[in-house]
Formats: sequence, C-alpha cells, structure tokens
Amino acid sequence: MFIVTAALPYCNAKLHVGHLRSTYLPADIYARFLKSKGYTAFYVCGSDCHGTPILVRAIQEQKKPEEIVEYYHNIIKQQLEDSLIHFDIYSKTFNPNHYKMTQEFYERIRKNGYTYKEKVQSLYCPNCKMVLPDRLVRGTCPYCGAENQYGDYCEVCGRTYTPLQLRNPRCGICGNTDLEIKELNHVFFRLSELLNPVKKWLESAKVTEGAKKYALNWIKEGLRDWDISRSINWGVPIPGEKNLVFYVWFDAPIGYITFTKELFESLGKDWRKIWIEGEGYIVHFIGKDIIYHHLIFWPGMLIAAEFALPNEIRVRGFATLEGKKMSKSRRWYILLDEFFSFFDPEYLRWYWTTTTSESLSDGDFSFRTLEEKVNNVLIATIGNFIHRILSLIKRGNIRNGTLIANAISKAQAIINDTLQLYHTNQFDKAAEKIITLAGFGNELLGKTEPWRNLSTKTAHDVLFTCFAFILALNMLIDPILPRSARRLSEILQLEQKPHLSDIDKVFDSSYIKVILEQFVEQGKPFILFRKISRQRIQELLTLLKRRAKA
RNA sequence: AGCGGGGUAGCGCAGCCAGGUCUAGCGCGCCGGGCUCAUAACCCGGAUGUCGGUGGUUCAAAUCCACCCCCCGCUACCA
Repeated sequence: MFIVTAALPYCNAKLHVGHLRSTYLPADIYARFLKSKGYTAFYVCGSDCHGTPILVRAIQEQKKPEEIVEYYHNIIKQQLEDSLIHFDIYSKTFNPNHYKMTQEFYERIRKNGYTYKEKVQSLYCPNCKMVLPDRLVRGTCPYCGAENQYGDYCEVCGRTYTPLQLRNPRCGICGNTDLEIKELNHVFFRLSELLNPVKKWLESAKVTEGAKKYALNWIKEGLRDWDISRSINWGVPIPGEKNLVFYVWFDAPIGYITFTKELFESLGKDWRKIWIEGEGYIVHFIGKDIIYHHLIFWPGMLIAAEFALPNEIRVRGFATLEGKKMSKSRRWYILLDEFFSFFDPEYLRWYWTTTTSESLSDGDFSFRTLEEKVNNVLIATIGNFIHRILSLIKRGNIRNGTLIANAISKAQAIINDTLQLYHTNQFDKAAEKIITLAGFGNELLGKTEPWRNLSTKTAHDVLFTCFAFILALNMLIDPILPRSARRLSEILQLEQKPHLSDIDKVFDSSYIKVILEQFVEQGKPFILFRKISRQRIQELLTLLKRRAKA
C-alpha cells in the first residue's frame, strides 16, 4: 500500500506555477500512475497552518490567524483542484485531530527520553506584547556592520549569530527599539543523539541523488539539538508547558500522519499499520528548499517516536519565470489561477512534466517554450496522430484488420519503457516515450499511406494497428493529462477510462475489434487539444510585465 | 568563506557514476524534398558543436584525476 505525500502548502499565500513543478504535479502523476497500475495508493496532503509568518500577517492585517488560515486554505485547495491534482485527502494542520496527533507524537518522544527543557534568552517587544522569533528582529550585523539584517543571519557577510548579539535590535513588526530580554523555558529535541540512526537511514533510503549528498554532507559535522518550541500564541500547545507551542516545523510533517489517519478512519482502515507498523510504502515529494527537514529532522522525529520511516523522498528544484527568479516583492510571478484564466491546466502539467527531471536543478517557465511544447509537440505529434487515425477509420469505415507484428513488438517495447520510467519517477522521460509511440505511428502512416486507398488490406492493418496505439496512448497519458484521457475515452465510446493494469489488452485483436466497431458505429473524431494562440500569450505576458513595473 | 548542483549545436536537454558501441545523440527551431488522411499538422533527407579552460592518466576521455574560470542554489528557528 502506497502513501504518497506532497509538502504541505504554507497557508499564507496563493500558489504560483512553480509550486506545481517541484511538488504537487510529480506526486500527482506518481499517485495516478500507481492507481492506474492497480496498486492501492493514497495521495495525502493538507495546509500547513502554523508558524510566525501567519501570525505576523494576522497582526498586520488586524485579523485572527484563524481567519488568514481559513481564507488561504480554501483558495489553495481550489487552486490545486483546478490544477487537476487529485488528493485522496486535503486537510489542514489547524484541526483538533492534528493537535491531538502532534501532542501524542510528542509524548512518545518525551517518554523515550528525547526531549529536555532549557532556558533560552529571547527578545521581547512590549509594544506588540510578543516574544520575537529570530527572523522578526532586525538590526546591525555584529560582524560586518551591515544594517537592517535579520536576528539570526546576515545576508551581506553570510554569518550566523543570535538576536542578542545583533547591534541596535528593533522589532521587525512595529519597529520598536525598546526591546526587553526575557528568559524562557524552551523544549529541545535531542537530535544530536540521533545522528547515527538518521545517517544510517539516509544512506540506504531511496532519495533524489543530489539531495542525499546534500544532507549527508550537512550532518558530517554532527547534529545540534533542536529547539522545538516557540513562545507565541499560535500553534499546537505543548502538553505540560505554559505559553509554549510547537515550532511549526515540528508539527507540520506530523500532518502527513494526521491526514492519513483522517483518511483511513473514513475508509475503516488502521493508520497505525502504515505509520507505526511500517506495512506501507511511504513516498514524500518535496521541493529542494526543505531537504533538511525531510531528510534529517523528520526521520529523526520518526525514529525517536518509533514510527515508520519514509521509503522514498523525491526532490525537485524551483521554477524561474522567463529566466528570472520569481519574487513576490518584485512582483514577478504567475499564480496558478492567473495561468488558468488564460490556458488549460493540462498545458501547464504537460509543460512541467516534459521539462522537469528528478533533480535539484531549477527549471524555467517561458511562454515561448510553452507554445512549442504544446503546439509543436503535444498537439502536432500526439493530438494530430489521434485525430488523423480516427478520421481515416471513420472515413474508411474500418471495422477490423490484423495487427502488424513487428510494429506491435516495437510499440510494446516503447510501452514497457514508459511504464518503467513512470515507476522510477522519470516522468519527463516517460512523456518523451509517449511522444515516441505517437511518432512511430506517424512514421508507419507515412510509409504506408493508407489514405491512397482505404479498402486495401494494408490500409486496414495499418489503421487497426494504429488504433491499438491510440488505446495505449489513452492509458499512458492519463497520469499526466487525466482530463484529456477521459475525453479520449469518451470519443472512443468507452464506458470508463481504461487503466494501465489492462495495458496488455491493447494488443488483443478481439478486444480492439469490439472497441473499434463501437467507435465506427457511434463515435466521431474530435479535436482533443486546442492550440495555444500567440495572442493569448502576449496578453498574459503584458499583464505580468505591467505588474512587475508597477 | 564552506558546501551542493551545473557549464555539450540558436534554444532546451541526454550521455559522464561502470572510458572505446560518441567520426558526440535527442527535442524544438532552421534548410531542401515528399504527402494531402490530419489541428498549415505528418513523412524523408540535410546543415550547425574546438563536449567551460589548461594539464595529466591511458592504446583510447564528453566520460577518470588535478588545478583554474563562469553560472545557480543552500548554509538548522523564513515556510
């Protein structure tokens, strides 16, 4: 049984096109592939609702954090749905089930002796009545003297320090310079003691190549204990501690467990089988920004709590937009809903699938390439192949034929490769193979030219064989283009979308014949994909550039 | 500064870990021809590269080693 997760979206902003690339899309493709292959698989996700950024935003907008979370949770959920991301559950961490799960998880690691308390000095802003997290203190770097730096890290010289070392500290929210020092109890997680088991797991785990090196290198110098508490009034309360909540990075990944539990309870299944007894196969999809959390902290937490460890962690890089880094402050980005108001979500899915490999490298989103990938590859090769075959079949009233043996064996090889590539998370290469299959069909047509005389045996055999290719394509494109796959099966008059578990039937003549006859009787060729117009691209691009300049 | 990733035709990439099958492939674009069933789509053919630089190992290097240059990213309380 597979549990596929995608990193939890942080609930204080809308998602942009890049979010799909690194995380939600690959996980979706993988989950859809597994299900289509006949495996039991669940795609689990939800909003990450805690942490200081949400609290700060609430303060700035004079709202409650609950309101911010509610607002963005609904938006993000909708955005992902519109991206044709199909979760088996999309929940959120601001949720009694999650509070309970996090606290129970904590109890387990506490009982196992992996926590301790220690006093920590922090800056307090009397004006905001708030203990300030490091990132909410601004001041002068104690080393290089650069002004307006964070409380923990200088962007100019790259050195780290504590907020108490910072010169002329001021509150990052209200600017107050009259800060007090408070000594407070914090809860620490003995991560340092977990160095060896974490390392051992990491070395053997199935993790994206670069990410593993990255994490192993990072722990080479050992691990420090981890402060898992914060003195703010937004988050999961720590049992037995007054005025302390869990640091968001402690509670967020536990969301994977909470959400599995919520889903499983609705299905009458036991979540413990997966997360405690280790009978499932857990795959996390994440962006490269949270490698440490998922490859080090999270396994450490799981080991300390005696929970099951993930089996695979798949990491992908970020997206740039027309060659430039996306940035909120520079207003250079495209939100998912903005893209969808211009173009079909499947075009974005196709774009990222064909341009993204499983690696830490970033990828660019460019409209020129989008046009190319959609118009000249997806449509010209696959869409056009399907359309011309169906048109010829309809016109020639082709109802049967014989499969061309050597063409079939070649197609079978391509299909096997595609399945293998899906399985190993190489979706870009899987898409390439799918293109190859359609290309091979086109080649066959070019050589045999069945349109010259549709009543010949060759014409019948070629079209019969190509029709089998279309059935295969219908199954193969489904994980990437689920909506088009559905539409294609409707065109073919199939009662339901075919599954990859039935892929062998595709080359069974009697099976093909039934579907072919059905199609010739009742179906008609239909344009599956519409081309992207250059004018629409221009319009959206103009919009983005105008916003960036404003 | 340290660490990670990367530098291969106009653009995007594969190959490198297990050196020869690479007189370096693929997609898009480009040029020429064909076809007309098809969404001006499709088929066939072609051109374009000192594989970041220098040196080394080897019978043989895009692939291994050393040094250097350039780009991107990260560096535990920002998710």
